[in-house]
Amino acid sequence: MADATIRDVARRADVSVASVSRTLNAPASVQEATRARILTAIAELGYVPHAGARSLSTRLSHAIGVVLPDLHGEFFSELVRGMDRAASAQGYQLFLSTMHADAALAAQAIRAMRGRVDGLIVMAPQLGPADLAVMVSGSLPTVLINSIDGAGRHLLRIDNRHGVDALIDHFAALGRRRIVHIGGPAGNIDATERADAYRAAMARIAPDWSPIIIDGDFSEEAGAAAVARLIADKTPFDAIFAANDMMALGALQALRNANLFKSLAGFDDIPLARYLGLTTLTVRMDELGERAVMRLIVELKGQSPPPQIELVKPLLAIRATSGAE
Amino acid sequence: MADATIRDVARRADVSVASVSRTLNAPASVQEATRARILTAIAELGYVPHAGARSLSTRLSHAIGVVLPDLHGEFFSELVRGMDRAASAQGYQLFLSTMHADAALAAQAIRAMRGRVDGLIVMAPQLGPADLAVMVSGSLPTVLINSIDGAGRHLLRIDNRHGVDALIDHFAALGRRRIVHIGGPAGNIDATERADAYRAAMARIAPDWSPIIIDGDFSEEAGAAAVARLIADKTPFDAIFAANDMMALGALQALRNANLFKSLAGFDDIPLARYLGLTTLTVRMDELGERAVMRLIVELKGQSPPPQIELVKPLLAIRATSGAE
DNA sequence: CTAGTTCTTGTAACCGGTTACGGAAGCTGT
DNA sequence: ACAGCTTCCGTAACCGGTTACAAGAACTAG
Repeated sequence: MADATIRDVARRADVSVASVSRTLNAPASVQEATRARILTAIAELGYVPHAGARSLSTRLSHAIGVVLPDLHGEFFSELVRGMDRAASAQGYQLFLSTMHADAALAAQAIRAMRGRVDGLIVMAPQLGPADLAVMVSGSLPTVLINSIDGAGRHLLRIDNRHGVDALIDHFAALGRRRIVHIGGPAGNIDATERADAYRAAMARIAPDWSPIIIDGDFSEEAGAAAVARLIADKTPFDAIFAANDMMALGALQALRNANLFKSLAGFDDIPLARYLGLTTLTVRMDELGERAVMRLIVELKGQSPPPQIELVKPLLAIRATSGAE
Repeated sequence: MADATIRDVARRADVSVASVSRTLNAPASVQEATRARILTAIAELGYVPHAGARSLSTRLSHAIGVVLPDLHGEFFSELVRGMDRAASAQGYQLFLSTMHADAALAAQAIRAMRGRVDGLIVMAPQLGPADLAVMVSGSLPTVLINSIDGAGRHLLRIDNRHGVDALIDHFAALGRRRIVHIGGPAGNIDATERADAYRAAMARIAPDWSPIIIDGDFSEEAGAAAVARLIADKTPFDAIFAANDMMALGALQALRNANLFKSLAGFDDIPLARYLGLTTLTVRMDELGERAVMRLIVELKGQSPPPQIELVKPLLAIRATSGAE
């Protein structure tokens, strides 16, 4: 049998559809007796309001569209967990779309959301200003996460600068000066910021030494390859700062295999990092997600504080690979 | 400015709304010249069809509702990744809702999906038949993952039996007979099945030894506590099989601290397991998600093969903690 | 030249809700 | 008895699309 509609309920309770709608949305405005009759009709028919129809009529969907890149592992779940926590606390649902590399496809996915979400949260660390502008150009309220400065949209970002400074200072305090950086993929905003922050910090603590950046791509293999290259080139160094944990772990293996003991740090604090004693910068992804949703809901509620860039500070987690002792 | 509607486009191109709709959905049925006029009007207005309105009218949303428990870490992302892969390949989107422990709240979340999804994928490893029946009672096509036998719904499950048999045989081949099991939370279907399979397998390989199950709750601490108890009780044993990897890791730490070297295995194959050399059973969560979506889409397309229980076999991953040498 | 076919387009009903507006009934006060 | 106010409820328009049906135009065949 097809699902019952509001008109079925109205007929059975011998009232108009308006009354049914009212008992559901403003119970006080309909008389006790009528309301009771309607409620039993609803129960008997197993009536469930049609969310799509309701949102078409009210122009409110109570849903938030989330567009994410192809995140791996812990990141993804933490971020979504944070968003879900905030969203369901406010009576919103999440409409998820993962964005495949192609910007056109991504724009497509976003367009498919018009009319079914009230607002958008977009995480696009690898998109340029033009692509980004195209994607979020609609009239939908949008909050960006970890993207480049977005067309007048509110933006949440990891405070890479702060994290890198804390780490380099930590290494410096341990007497390390020749700190090599393994960079992330070109075009990725976090990778770029971390490399820049590394250069700035190095200029501060070791102005006489010229910083070394080895290109990587956030993969474990890239970390191992970077170490292999350092060894092959006989480059002298005291420490390695990898742009993310996976590369740091690759580097860790390579260092161990080569029987080298250097200070080592990553970025992100994935669960493996804690287990393997990797010094790193803890990024609270759930907090990022939660704050993004809360901010978006504020905008949806009509109050519109001017969009800003909101920074989430990573925490330095000092572990065994710092190599202090 | 508000978003343009199909009527705005029609007015600007000086045609009827039907023609606009047709150029979008069946371009061949409208004449070249008219179509061109409509397309430029669409471009000029930046018109994007309203997905909600469209789905109300066609009674098709091309969205799949996904209801998941509060999964942690890798699991969650792998599962969603697999679903997303299958869904976007077929032109579907995912509507996500994480289910908080409360069954009533979960039913609420599911009801909120009526009218905005075409079908449902529900993962509810801890729900009893009654709660489950209430939740998936609507007329929405539903596929269950890792739940108890569902009211005539298609169900995908991990083949716990197969996995446990493979593991116990492996341990037996190494000469281990007195294998202790650390169980998962009561009521969890996987935990129950693993414990049952453990009992059955033990009866097979060591009929004279009475199996030992220590209760746990899937947490790392529970694993450590179980080992502590074994030691305190001076229970003789050759090996430990924990119902999941987290407990196995807790047990691993505890064993090491006590300087005990016993065979040890978990279940799931989380990323940490590979790093720490934990023998375990690999569950391809992405495959589970992908198959669930594909099966649901088959149902949505109208073909309805009779619902069955589909089993996904875990793979035995033999690593250092097997204790062979 | 007329009837029949095909192609293109417009009219209007419909999907399932919400809600502005107005009417009927019941109360109050004079 | 009657005007004026409330309270409760029904009628019907509307949200933004899709689509069955019909009508007009152009073309074919006899």
